[in-house]
Amino acid sequence: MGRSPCCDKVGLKKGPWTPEEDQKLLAYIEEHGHGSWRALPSKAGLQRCGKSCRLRWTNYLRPDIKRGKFSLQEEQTIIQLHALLGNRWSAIATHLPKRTDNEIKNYWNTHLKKRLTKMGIDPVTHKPKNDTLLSSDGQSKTAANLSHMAQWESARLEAEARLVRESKLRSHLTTSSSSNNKPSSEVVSAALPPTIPSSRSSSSSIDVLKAWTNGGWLKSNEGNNNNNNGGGGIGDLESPTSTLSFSENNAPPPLTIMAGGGGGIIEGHNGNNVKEEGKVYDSLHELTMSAMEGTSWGSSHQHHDVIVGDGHVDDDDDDPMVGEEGFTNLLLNAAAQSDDRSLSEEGGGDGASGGSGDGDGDGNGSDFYEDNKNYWNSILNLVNSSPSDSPMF
DNA sequence: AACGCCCACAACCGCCGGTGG
DNA sequence: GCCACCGGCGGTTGTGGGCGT
Repeated sequence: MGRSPCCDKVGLKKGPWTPEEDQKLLAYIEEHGHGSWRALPSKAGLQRCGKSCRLRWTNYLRPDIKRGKFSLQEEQTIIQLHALLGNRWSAIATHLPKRTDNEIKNYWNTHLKKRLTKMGIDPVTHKPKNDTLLSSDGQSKTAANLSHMAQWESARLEAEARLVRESKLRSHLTTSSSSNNKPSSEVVSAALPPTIPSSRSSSSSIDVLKAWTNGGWLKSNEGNNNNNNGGGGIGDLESPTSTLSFSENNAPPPLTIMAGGGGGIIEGHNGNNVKEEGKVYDSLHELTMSAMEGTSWGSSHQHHDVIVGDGHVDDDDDDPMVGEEGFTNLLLNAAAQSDDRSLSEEGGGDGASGGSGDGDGDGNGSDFYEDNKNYWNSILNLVNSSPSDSPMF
């Protein structure tokens, strides 16, 4: 638990950096690299703690930082990723390569969060605020559950994506040694440092998530809301990521994620609470790898076997992944209307409530599934298309 | 002009995980 | 295994500028 005492030292300067200090720091790092941050200040002649230097560098002085206003596209990225990842700013920042996590965090807190709130959207759940009042049919709860699960799992995806990218940068991957014949969890673990496969080889994980977004698991759990007590009777949602080899052996998912207040509880099918995040996360490795290769699902000609709700394998060569008007996009449309950059004033949030679709509680499940599907399609496409060489930027 | 309020952003703080001795 | 160090992360605070009264 040893906390770094570096900033406790008396005589160290705090507060805003002066141009002179910036210059010193820049000059030093350009010449020597930062090396040990702790040792840097004295070497660079700065009366700052190393931590302060590091923050100044990473958040401000680094040459590959884009400053200034966020574009609408960047806003969209942030909102979508925030819906997925929550306040994992560093993970979000990996999809906005020239923005720092601090900048994104500030922008969220000062702009986007308020905008969503104004529109009647809960900036935490990304759902209309009154949605919870209309959730007697359980659909909204299920959606929240789904969202929660996805946030949880995608967090790992993000982390791994970043690792992959970093290792990619570090070691100009020239080898082609990697094969993906290993079991899923081993594949990426082993492959992370040395190489990235140049071609997709693990479509099964994509299939899994795809099936998920197509409503398979969601539908299969419809009307299954009475068997859990935790969190208020929310139905089970089986984790797609726990079923990586599902399409291979057609076995039912081994794990179930139940909605909880703050995080998912993984429950084994034998009823034991397992609570092993790693087990679920392992199966995301392949997904990460696939996503990192920038493949567009909608245009993929890969043969995808999709597990549909009743458990059979569905050939999905027609790739029904269409439409980008997910919930977040609707949000963004509403946001664009209310944005001060737009011509009109605040739209009153009608776009948002309209975007929820399922909010009126008419029991029309298909709208609900469509919204969810499109929403996640949109996010997944984003994840797919936003490695460092993404055309987005 | 002076004051107060609000906002945006830079910077700090505290905690955590990883790592090496 | 323990401990100290280091770097990273997310939350919070401080500060300066803009704006309204």
